[in-house]
Amino acid sequence: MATIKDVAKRAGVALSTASYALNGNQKVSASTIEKVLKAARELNYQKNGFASDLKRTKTNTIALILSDMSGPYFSELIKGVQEVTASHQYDLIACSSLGGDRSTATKFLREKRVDGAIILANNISTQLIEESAREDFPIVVLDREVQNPFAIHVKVDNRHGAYQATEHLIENGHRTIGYISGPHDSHDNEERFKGFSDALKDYEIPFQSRFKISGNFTRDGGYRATKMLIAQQQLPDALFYANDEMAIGGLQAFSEKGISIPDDVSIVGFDDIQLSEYVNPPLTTVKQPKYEAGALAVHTIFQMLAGEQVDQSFDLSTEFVKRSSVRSK
Amino acid sequence: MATIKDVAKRAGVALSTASYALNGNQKVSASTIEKVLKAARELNYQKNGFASDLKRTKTNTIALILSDMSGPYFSELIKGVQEVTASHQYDLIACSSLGGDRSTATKFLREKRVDGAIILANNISTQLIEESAREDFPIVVLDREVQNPFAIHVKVDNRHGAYQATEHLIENGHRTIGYISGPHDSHDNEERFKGFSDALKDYEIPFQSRFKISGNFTRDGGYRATKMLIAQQQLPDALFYANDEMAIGGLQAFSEKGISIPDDVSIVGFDDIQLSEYVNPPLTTVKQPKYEAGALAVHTIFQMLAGEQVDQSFDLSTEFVKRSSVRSK
DNA sequence: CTGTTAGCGCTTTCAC
DNA sequence: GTGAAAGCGCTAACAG
Repeated sequence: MATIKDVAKRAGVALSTASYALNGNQKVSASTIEKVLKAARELNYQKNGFASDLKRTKTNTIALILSDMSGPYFSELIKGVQEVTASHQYDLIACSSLGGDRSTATKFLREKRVDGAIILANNISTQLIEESAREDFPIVVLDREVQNPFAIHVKVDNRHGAYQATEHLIENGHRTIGYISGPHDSHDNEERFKGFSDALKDYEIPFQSRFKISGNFTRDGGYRATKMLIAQQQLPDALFYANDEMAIGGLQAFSEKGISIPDDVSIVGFDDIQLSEYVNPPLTTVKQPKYEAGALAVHTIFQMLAGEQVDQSFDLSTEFVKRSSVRSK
Repeated sequence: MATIKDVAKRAGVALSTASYALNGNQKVSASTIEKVLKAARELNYQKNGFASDLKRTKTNTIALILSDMSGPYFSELIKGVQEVTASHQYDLIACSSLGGDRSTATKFLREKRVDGAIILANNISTQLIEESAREDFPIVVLDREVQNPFAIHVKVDNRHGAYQATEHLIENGHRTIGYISGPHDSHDNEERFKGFSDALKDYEIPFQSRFKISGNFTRDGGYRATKMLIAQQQLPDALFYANDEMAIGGLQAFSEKGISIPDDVSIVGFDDIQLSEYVNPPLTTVKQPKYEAGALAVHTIFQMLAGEQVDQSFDLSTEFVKRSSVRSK
């Protein structure tokens, strides 16, 4: 593999000259540049990015760490992150934290391979994040709070969103309401459950714990949880699914058993993923400002990189989206 | 920022000893390892990944380059890639080629930052790929053929898939059939159009070029192309959308104008993205083996990395998925 | 403009 | 086991 040294030799110039030429430094004459470029082409030279990063100590790259890159939920978030990153002439790489604290993602957290990171991955431990964030390595976390001045928190108001959705259910006459939950280690899930519980409490509606089933935030989990509920023979009036994916899984389970939504059971979801608008019936849900969250996260990273003071935490609000999966009073 | 040197000093050992201890080399006594680890913890040491990669000349990482990370189409592909990569203990990073040959992606292609790459991005030039692939940097390209022995091609049979879908339209009595195309530089689009044309030819049906409109593979593009067609006042019997996203955009355009699918116009798509099953009416389309393509691509990369001989090209077949967007005869 | 040179932080011989 | 020392390939300060 050809190095810059080989290029310099072939072009008959000094090492530094070759480096300057290759990097477009003005000190070099056009003819020299041409010579160097030609030599590089002939040798099929490819620069070793690590070596130059090592020298520069800056990578111009930020990492986006997601618990599952292939989830539909992340699309819009990525878009927000991507656009702002590009507009700052930075590079973006995404990686999955599949495998938790033993995943690829940790390589980016533990070893200084990027200038900053945005994390939305419940399977990365808070401890790891706290250990990693530092002045020259700012982190924005999207799903929890972290005790480290260089780990900023951009959160959406899960609690209020869940409260609104639950209230909507109550106002439409539903009294026994179940909750299909996400993973127990998910802070988002916890907050949503709190909002849900708050609403129930405020309206003095008792919550029956047998109507709380875990669905793990996946479509399949929602499907299975719903099946289980159906098997219990005694369905609640309404179901709050902690995310849309699970609600869509639930929709399928109901449809297979001939149970009609919303005539027999009303359901609401959370997130407002793209599909939700298209399922039958269209899903009433709580919209998260995913694009905005992504954009704000990167923006914050850049501010911190520039040494500016930023708030420790940002709050984004949700929006209730009424469609047709809740029976009107 | 603490370096390994600082750690060694604090632990009172030599630089190399610290390195060995940190990397779990057996030469070091347990007590020494403990000492070093303690010092590292105290200094909040984080290793510089670049420096070690530079030394090792291997990154254990492969890159997945996509024209748009946020597209729904890529989800399953990513899943396939991800799982196989992880099973080989390799890391995976994804990056977008938004910006074409000037994007982040090129950094990974031009500078040796990863051990191999998988590309599905029509906006990356064939030339760049040809220049980049080499023995120690294998590339798998998913959407075109490339003249370089180290750039392998995993392709799905777009042509045959499109042929089948078109045939289905013809067999159900449709005679004037339009084609909503993807970007002109997309090889996939080209192949699909060929399959489409082949079918028309075989059944001796003329193709009217005014019924070929570009929709750029995006939902919005499909929407606009369809609007344009509607404005022309003279709709064809059926429309072949070169991908599902555009077809879904088209569905919306038709619905806004009160044109019924499939009663007034029949449509077929291509890809079989998740949404296609849920739209109204469910979209008849051609399913691509996305997961398999991703898995095969990584698998091939690993074979090449291991120095094994591999075929220059692999073919995966498509599957026709009949749903309800085509009027039966 | 060009060439010499000193590292960036780490791994890894090789001698002790 | 341990420590000194030689670079990996590149950039950039410095002196011509």
